[in-house]
Amino acid sequence: MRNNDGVTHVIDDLQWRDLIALSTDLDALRAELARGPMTLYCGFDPTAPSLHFGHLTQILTVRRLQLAGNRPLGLVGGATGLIGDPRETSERQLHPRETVAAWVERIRAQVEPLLDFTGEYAARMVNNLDWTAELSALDFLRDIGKHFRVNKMIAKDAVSARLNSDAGISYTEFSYQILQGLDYLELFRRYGCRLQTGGSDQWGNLTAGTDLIHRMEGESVHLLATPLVVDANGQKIGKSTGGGNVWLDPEMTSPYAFYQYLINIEDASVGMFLRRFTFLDREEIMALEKETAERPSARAAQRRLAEEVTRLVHGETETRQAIDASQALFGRGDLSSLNAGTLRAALSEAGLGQVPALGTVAELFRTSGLSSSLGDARRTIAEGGAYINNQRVADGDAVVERSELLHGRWLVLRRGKRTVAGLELAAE
RNA sequence: GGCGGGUUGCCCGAGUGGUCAAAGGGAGCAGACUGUAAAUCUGUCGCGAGAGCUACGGAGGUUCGAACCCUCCACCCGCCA
Repeated sequence: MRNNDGVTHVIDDLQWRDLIALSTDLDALRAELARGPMTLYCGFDPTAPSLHFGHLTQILTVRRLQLAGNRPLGLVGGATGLIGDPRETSERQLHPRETVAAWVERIRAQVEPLLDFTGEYAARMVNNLDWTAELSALDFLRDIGKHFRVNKMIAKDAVSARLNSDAGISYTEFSYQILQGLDYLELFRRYGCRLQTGGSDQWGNLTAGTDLIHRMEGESVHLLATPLVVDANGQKIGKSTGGGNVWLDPEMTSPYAFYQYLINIEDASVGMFLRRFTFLDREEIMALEKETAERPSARAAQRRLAEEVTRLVHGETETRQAIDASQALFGRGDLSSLNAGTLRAALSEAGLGQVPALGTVAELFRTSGLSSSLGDARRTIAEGGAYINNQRVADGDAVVERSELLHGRWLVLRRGKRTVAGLELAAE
């Protein structure tokens, strides 16, 4: 499993994949990794019921390090999630303790399948609530707080941005970096953890830990920060295009929707996605990039990307179903030529709703969820973006006839080019 | 504790008594081109078929009429203590 001594050092691999945006002394880390297994950690805060696509960068980086023969600690922020790290814009709304506790469990369940908990380099999950819940305010201030200088704390990007905004910042969020620093110290003491990874936007919180360990233990430990997902022009991108609305939880984003998100990655970014989110080797990725340059419309790279990443997150069966559904709904063939079983399977992947009776086109678009209201449905229809069974519809008030049902039961509704939903007429 | 400034739609932000469902930008959605891409251009962007309804931090008030004026409350920012 260890390949440090062989063809590629894991740091070289991470660099090739453009996964290192910031780091502490990289040569020192490289040397330490070469000497033997290191224990590393990466934390995930429960600020939502699920992690989103962007978090995969972190989880998979940890996995790469594990595959290279190191021991990961997956930290869920049962404590830090109660506080919330400072966002650039405004103060966070605190969530109830029970909510955070429930999210901790869901997030733990999302991280676990992506790491290996067996063997010599077995991963371990930890929760920072375990060492902070009993910590008294006085101990916190005397033992930990004394090592933090306020002038350094307010210089950190996340804090200074807020100090300079008219939103301000509460003492709660200001203190967040101390808690994260304490996490690293604790994991250093308990498990000999000497490397923390995280997103580059977390740099200030990451360095809180190395500074604290340096002061209290006199040791220099390491950090690696991954870059944020940006578009081909290097611009920060919107939540949906950046994967911010693509959740890892299959209840929140179906495997089909997850697969579709990846199929639609822009050409200019697909290489970056392959490097960052798959375990394909250099040769294979470079071949796919060449393919994209030569025959972009074939989308070979996107197809492979979507298949690989969906399999990692949702498993083989779900991936197969997502691929089959995509082929059925976006394939060349006529929808009416699909057999009933294929059609039903495809629609249940895309999202299948039941209707007791047929109604007008606009009503059906609303009940399918493709349109948020009747007005929204009418607007889409007027704009020429509404299709039933791949036929554009022009009149929102037209009543859909039973004869239009595929196999006497189903309608395929589509909004725009790529959003599909199915409706099934309930048997009476 | 005192004084001053602020809280607008998903986000930023203009608006200080009717012509405001609220300028402008971003995000989103749709169309054209194409490849279920990107870029570009165009349209659209609270709910309602419509009359109308609901909305400019919250509650109340003045007025024929309030996002805009008054009172109280909450929260935020700045300066002073």
